[in-house]
Amino acid sequence: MRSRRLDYSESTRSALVDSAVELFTKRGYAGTSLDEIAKRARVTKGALYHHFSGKQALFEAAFDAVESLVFDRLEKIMNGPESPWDRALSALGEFIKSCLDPSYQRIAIHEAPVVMGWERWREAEDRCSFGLIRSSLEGLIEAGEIESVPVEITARLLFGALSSAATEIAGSAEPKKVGAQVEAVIIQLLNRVRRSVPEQSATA
Amino acid sequence: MRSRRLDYSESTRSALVDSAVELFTKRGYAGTSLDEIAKRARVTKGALYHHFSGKQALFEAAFDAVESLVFDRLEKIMNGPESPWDRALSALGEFIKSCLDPSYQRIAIHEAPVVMGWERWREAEDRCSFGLIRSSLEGLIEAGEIESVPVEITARLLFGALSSAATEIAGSAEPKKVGAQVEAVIIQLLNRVRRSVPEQSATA
DNA sequence: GATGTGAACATACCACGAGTATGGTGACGG
DNA sequence: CCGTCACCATACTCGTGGTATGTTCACATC
Repeated sequence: MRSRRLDYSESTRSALVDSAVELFTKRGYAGTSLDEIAKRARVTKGALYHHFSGKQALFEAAFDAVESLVFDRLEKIMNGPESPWDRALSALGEFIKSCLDPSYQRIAIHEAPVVMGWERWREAEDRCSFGLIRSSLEGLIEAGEIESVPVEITARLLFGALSSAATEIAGSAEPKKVGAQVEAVIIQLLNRVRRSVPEQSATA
Repeated sequence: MRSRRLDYSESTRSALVDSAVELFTKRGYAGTSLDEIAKRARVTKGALYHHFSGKQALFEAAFDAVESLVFDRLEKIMNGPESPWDRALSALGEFIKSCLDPSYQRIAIHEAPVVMGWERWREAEDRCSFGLIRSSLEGLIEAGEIESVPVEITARLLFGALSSAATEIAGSAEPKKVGAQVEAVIIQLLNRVRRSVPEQSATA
C-alpha cells in the first residue's frame, strides 16, 4: 500500500521540476530565481532544498525531463520494424521535430553545456540523443548502406549540425518550412554518401 | 599630438579586456566576479564601470577580442590567391586550428549564445566566422565546384558541425589527432559533393 | 597662472539571490 | 502514546552585480 504522503512528496517534486522547466525555458538559468520556481510550484525554497541539493541539481532534473521526452520517441523509432536506412530517416525527422520544442532547445542544447559543465553534458548526451545518433550511424555502416567512416567523429559532426540547425529552425519566422529545408539538405547529403544507390527519395 | 592620458586610459581598458578573456576562459562567465577581473587588471570596479556599462558589456568586449583574432586569419586566407576550392580547404584547416584555442572555444562558441543572447550572438557571427563560411560556400557554388544547395541552411549546418567538432577537439586527450580526423572527414565529405571531379586530395 | 571642467578612476554602499540553519507539523512505527 | 523522521516553512548569512558619491589631475579658456 503506497503511502499517501509519498504521493504528495512526489507530486511537489514533479511540480518543482515542471516549474523549473517552464521558467528556465522562458528566462534562462541565470535569469530565474529559486524563489520564483518555488512560488510557481506553490511551495517555498525550503521544499526545493529538501528535494534538490541546489540550483544546479534542479537544472539537471529539468534537463533529464526534457531529454527523456525526446529520447523515448527516438528510441521507439530505433527499435521499430523499419530498415536501418528508413529508421535513420524517420529518426532524423523526429529529432528535427523535437528541436522545435523551446524547452529542449534552450535547456538541453544551449544552456546545459554551460550550466552543467561540458563533461557532464557530454556524458548525459552519450546516453541519450547523441548515443542514438551514433548507434544509428553504426547501424547504417553495418547494414552496408553507407561506406565506413570514423563513427565517433562523424556522429559528433552530425549532432552538432543538427543542434545548430535546431536553433536556426526554432529561431526562424517559419520553423516548419526551415525544418523541412534542413531535412532535405541532410537527406540529400545522406543519399550522396549512400552506397551504390544514387537515387532514392525519403519515405518519412 | 596624442594625449598621454588617453594612452593610459586605453591601456587600462585593454588590460581589463585581457583580464576578462583570461578569467572567463578559466572559470566561465558566471564563475568570475568583476572584482577578480578588476584586481587582475590592477584597478578597481570603479574603473571597470567607467569603461564598460556592466558585466555583459565587458563580456562582449572579450568576445570581440577573441573573435577578431580568428576572423583576421580567416579573412586573409579568403582574400588570398588560391582557387575557391583550395581557399575553402585552407580556411577549414585554419578554423579547426583556431578552435584549439580555449578562449575561442569557451567564450565565442559556448558561452556567448547564453550570455549575449542567441540573437546578438547570431548577428555577431554573421559578420565574422559564420559569414566567412557562408561566403566561402557561395564562392564554391559560383565557381561551379559543387552543386547548388540552399546556402543559408547548409552553411548553418556546416558551422554547427565545426563548432561541435571544435568542442570535441579541445576536449579530447589528443587535440591535434582528433583535429586531423575531423578535417579528413569534412574533406572526404566535400569531395563527395564536388562536381565531376571524384578524386582529389587536399592541398593544404 | 588662476580656475572651471570633465575624464578617469577609487570608495562606500545597496539590492538581490543562492545557500544555510533552524523551527514546526503530521504521518508512521513501536 | 510517544519518539522520530520525512516534509516543508521561516529567518538569516554572505557573496556579487550594480549604483552613488568622492577624489584627482590633465587640459582648455580667459
